[in-house]
Amino acid sequence: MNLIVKPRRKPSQSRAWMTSGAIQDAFLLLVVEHGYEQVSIRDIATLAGVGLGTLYLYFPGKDSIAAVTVRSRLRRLAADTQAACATGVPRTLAETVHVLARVHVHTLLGEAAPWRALLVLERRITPPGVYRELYKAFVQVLRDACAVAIDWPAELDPERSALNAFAIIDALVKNALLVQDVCPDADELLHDVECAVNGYFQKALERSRAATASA
Amino acid sequence: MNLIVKPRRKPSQSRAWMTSGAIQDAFLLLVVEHGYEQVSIRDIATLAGVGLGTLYLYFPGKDSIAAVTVRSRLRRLAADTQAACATGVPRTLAETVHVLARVHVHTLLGEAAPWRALLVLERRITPPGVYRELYKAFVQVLRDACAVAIDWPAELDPERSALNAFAIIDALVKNALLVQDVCPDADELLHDVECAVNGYFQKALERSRAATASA
Amino acid sequence: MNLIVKPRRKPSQSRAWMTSGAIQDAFLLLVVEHGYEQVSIRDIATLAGVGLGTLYLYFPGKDSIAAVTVRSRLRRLAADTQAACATGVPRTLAETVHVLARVHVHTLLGEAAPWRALLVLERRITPPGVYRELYKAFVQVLRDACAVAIDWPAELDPERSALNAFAIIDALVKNALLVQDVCPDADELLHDVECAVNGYFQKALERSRAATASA
Amino acid sequence: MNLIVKPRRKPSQSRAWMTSGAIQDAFLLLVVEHGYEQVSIRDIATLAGVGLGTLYLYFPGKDSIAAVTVRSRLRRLAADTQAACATGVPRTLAETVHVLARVHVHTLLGEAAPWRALLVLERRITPPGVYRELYKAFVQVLRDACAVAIDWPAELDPERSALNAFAIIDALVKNALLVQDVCPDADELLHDVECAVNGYFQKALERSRAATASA
DNA sequence: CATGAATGAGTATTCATTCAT
DNA sequence: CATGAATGAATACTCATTCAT
Repeated sequence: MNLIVKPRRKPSQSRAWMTSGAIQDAFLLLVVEHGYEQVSIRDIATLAGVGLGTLYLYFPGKDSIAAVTVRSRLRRLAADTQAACATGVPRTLAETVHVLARVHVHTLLGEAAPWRALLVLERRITPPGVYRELYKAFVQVLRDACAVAIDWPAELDPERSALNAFAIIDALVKNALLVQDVCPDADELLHDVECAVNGYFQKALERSRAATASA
Repeated sequence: MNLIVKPRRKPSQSRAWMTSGAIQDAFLLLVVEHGYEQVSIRDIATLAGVGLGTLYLYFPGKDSIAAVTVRSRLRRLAADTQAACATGVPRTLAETVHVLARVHVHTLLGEAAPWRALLVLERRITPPGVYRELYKAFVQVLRDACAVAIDWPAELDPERSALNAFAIIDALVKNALLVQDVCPDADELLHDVECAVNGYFQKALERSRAATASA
Repeated sequence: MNLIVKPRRKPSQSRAWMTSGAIQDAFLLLVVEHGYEQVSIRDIATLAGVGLGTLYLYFPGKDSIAAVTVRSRLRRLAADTQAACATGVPRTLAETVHVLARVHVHTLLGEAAPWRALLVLERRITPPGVYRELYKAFVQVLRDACAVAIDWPAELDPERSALNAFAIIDALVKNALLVQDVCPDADELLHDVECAVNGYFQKALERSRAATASA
Repeated sequence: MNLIVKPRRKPSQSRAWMTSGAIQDAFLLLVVEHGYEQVSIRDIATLAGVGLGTLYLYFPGKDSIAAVTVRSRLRRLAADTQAACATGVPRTLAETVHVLARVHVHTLLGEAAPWRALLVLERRITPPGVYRELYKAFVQVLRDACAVAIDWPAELDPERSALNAFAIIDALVKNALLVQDVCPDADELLHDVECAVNGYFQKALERSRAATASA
């Protein structure tokens, strides 16, 4: 028989948001500067301006800080992307792709250094399950945005197309930040992304029609 | 390489090769089973059947084992890809893309489980610099392969095109292994990859010509 | 702010007594269940139904709670023992020993489980100084009780005899609670205790007289 | 098979014994000086002259060091006691008690300071189960020693008598070390112990015979 | 009087690495 | 070449305590 039920002590709401944010910011800053392994819990607490014990009121451990930091920022990016597509104006598929790509490219290249750090961190700490979950959140946004395009070709499978389209966008942008020696101009990158996505849609459509015709 | 085998001096080298391989295999096995963090140098040495000190004769440290394991396998993939394109037969760009994509897709999906483990590990441990280096090795292969296509369009920048093309191939294949719930059929995936790459080349060419014309 | 001065002055004291008791009870309960090390100040405060800071109004720290809990209970036992001997009726030494032993044996074996817990706790937390102090309190009671026995032999040193007598009583009772697999019957134990104490007195007297005679 | 017997160095065993002993000695020394809580693993390792990690090759943790230190010393005392009784010469019960008591008293008072420290430590760290186990080991020794006395009275239960006799010896000796302000002379203490034990045996016998006669 | 959010000192423990054999 | 006993640097985390409310 256990007489003690230990409840998770929880900080108050308004303060919680601030403190948690400060901790995440401090964490990301330190990771950028020194790398994940070299960042100690003490460093984070110090830079965040909170006590060591306080940090543990908000996060159960170091891994959790990393996970929340990555997830919150990527989810926010997904939300921003969705918001950018949410205008009631009817759009063609090419226009939709343009908007989607532009948000992605400009957001990340607009603050290249922190995003590069976040992406490196994400590779480092995100377990496969979370990776999949985050990925799919983006795919949902793309699928919904493309599906309402006025010229969406019925021949294409929305789910599969969106998956591939996002993979392409994501790959090219990560390419720019993580692989290329000198980060390319945002508009050049945007151009390539649009080429790739629109080219994929067009070619997929051609092949689909060819297959149907031959059948 | 030297085709003349001199058996007298080789035992140490062949032993070295064997031991190093055994260590890498043990390492990969343990990582798949327990995760990178949980694998200790001792575990690796024990499973590889070598002494603790012996391990340090072959690798300077734990990180090195991980790095070599990942690098050697990815470099071998790059080499296989290069070899597949190395036949003297002239080819069109589309044929080249087909060969490249097919090697990549079939190699990885042919042994999906170990490759998935390797890719997860690679995300986990590869530092940015090594990532870039490995990526570029693949880009070189693509660039060289495409550049000799009989219909390579002079308007396209080989380097940039190859970079984007490999990003697309890589993204779609990783997608299949790491994101999708059920790993797609290799031929379906190959189809998508070809659509995306060929579509990208085509659209890039169109835009390039349009830009030139308008100028 | 309440500017009206409340005439009652006592609530604080009765409240103080209640709260302190609740804290001690909670502490003892938790120690019995989880062991001293596992009990945190938070647990005690929670189970006692008081705030964390409130606890510090009654006790300066964790050790103090343990010390007070043990001391108050052992002092009460000493007081009860003293009270049992305090009747004005003249008694022989054997009768006195009987009363003393009976109180000790029946009190502890009457509620064996909690007393066992208390004795285990006492071993665990009582520092040497406090142990000595508590021990001497009991010795005082014994000495005073024996000294007024109508047949107290002048040859025996009261202090030393009482010390040994209490050591014997205490040892046999603790034996019963802490060592023996099955707690013996109270009357059997009482019999042994009386044998030992009376036997000690008798033998000590014999030797004392023999020594005097030979001198 | 290697038939050549290599002179196997046994640094492991002889070294193990030395190192373990050094650690225990260091531990006991530090506990005497600063108290159990204040002794850190680091201090122990430093004073023992071994590395921090080395300590963990011999003991799984701090508690283990304490437990082994206490148990090994108390078991050695029990073994010494047993050895002292092991002479083939027939003895009376009183002679046996004398030998037993003398070993106990002289051993502990002979090195009062370290034994006091050990007993304080024992109270502090020994869990009830271990306490019982150690206690019973001593009782065994007493029972076996008394049972072969040439005048052992058949009326007494050997187990119960030995339990009480040891409780008395133990109590008076601990008394001397832990309670009394000035440690008494060994011979005086021995006198008291013999009085108490012999008195107990005599009185128990009297009562037993009285009970039999009345029945 | 009562509270509990915030604090940070203090420590056990792991494990990569070395070097004597 | 091979070994593994010995090492100690490095760090996450707990929990008693305080003090502003």
